[in-house]
Amino acid sequence: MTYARFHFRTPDGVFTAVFSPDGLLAVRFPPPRPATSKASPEPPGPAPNPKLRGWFNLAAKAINAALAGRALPKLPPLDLAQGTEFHQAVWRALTEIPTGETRTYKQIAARLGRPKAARAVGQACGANPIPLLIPCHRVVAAGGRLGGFSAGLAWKELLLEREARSPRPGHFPIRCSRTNWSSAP
DNA sequence: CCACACTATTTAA
DNA sequence: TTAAATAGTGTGG
Repeated sequence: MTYARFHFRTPDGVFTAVFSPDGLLAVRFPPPRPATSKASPEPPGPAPNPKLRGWFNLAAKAINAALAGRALPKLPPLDLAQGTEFHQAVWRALTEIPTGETRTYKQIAARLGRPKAARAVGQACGANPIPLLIPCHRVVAAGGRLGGFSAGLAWKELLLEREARSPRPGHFPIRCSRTNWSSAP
């Protein structure tokens, strides 16, 4: 199995996308610290083939849109094989939440025909390997509480706020630029 | 298998 | 604010 990592520089920090041969495997949020200093420079990986280049571009646009609070454009194929059947069912349900809207953990559970599995839904959200693009930040707790977020609640609040105020055709020009390739996961 | 101990929950007391 | 209920998953025997 060969992986490719793709780093996106944004005003919100450096995001990383990890690809398997089957598609997008994971999205990582910027490290808590502003990624200072002397981490060993990434060993450059093999030049990406056209298929990977296409995936990279799709991921870049999607991350760009997500950070702007806009609806997501076409995504690259997602490699969800690491998740259980239940997890994948939850993740698929999350992709059906429209931009700017939210659902509760319980609502997602009900959608899956398991009205009492709210807590398990939360667990599946926490296991979501592709936050931001699989919009687990749109899942909140009942009673208007925020719930949790694997990358930190500040991100969840930020994303929800941007989506909520995202003007119709509104633009929020955030640029992503390719910074580097590598071959390790 | 079985038993527990975890959860980004929810509801009732 | 606390406690109990509840489902899925990982771990240890």
